[in-house]
Amino acid sequence: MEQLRILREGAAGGTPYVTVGGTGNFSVFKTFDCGQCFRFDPVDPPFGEGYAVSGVALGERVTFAQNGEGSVTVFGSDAGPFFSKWAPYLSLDVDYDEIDRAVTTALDRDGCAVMRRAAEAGRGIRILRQDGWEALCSFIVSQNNNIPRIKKIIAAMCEAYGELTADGKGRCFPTAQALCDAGEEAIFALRTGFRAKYLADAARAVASGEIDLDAVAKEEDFAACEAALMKIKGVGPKVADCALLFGFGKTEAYPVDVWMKKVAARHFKSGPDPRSFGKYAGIAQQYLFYMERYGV
DNA sequence: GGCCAGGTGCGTA
DNA sequence: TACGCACCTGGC
Repeated sequence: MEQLRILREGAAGGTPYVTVGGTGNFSVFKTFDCGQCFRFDPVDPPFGEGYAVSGVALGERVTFAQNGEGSVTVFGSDAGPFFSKWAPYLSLDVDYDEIDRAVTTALDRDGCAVMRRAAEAGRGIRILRQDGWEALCSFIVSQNNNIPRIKKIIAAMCEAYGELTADGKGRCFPTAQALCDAGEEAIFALRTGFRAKYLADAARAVASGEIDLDAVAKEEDFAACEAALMKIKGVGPKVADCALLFGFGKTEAYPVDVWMKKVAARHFKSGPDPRSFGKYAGIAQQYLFYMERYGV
């Protein structure tokens, strides 16, 4: 794996930024377009060329800009702690070339051909290390829902009950305590629909300590992690697996949704067996999902 | 106006 | 155990 290195540090329009090289096999576009997070939107690239997204993550407003695969620029008042904060958030500390090799050789011959195509289609996707609580709520909201509306609801939740970011330029995702205090009716008023009672139950369980999300993050036994999250009303296997994959660093999670069912029906007689991908099942899933969803 | 969207819980065979 | 169906809402 290529070594990450700082290429440039500075400020643009009063906003600090850092440009980092050595980011092969990383696409800002695909990473933020693949449906794993709901708080980032495309913006005009600050340097005029390439592609950029802006949003709130880890308590800060941040912009990621990219012009070619080999480097990325982080803009924001908190851009400085790149190696301790944003590199892990973007999973740039993980060797995806090695993972790609592993997932494209894990299946039988026919399966490998499909998987190679998927890995090519999804090349550059990195599984973000999002906040677990935020991911859990986001995927509760996602059920029987479409992405624009999911984003709208989450934005409304943040606006209503989230703390200001340190620089005052955005709202953090509301804490479990804040949602718990707000109550089910207030959550319903944010147009969450039948999911309001699920969000309220999640907030109550987490705020009360009945479910310890830090313990879930540390738990090695994946089935135990799933079981813990599925104690929450409205959290089934799909929501639990998405939360574990995108919010708890559990890359063995393999969420099966309608798109993955299409993949199974179209390319695999008996479905790609998640067990054959081992601890990288979730990354293989993202590649297959991206191939199917975007028709690549 | 009816149907659908990146699911889940519940009631019925 | 294995289905079928309702569920809030907004957009087409």
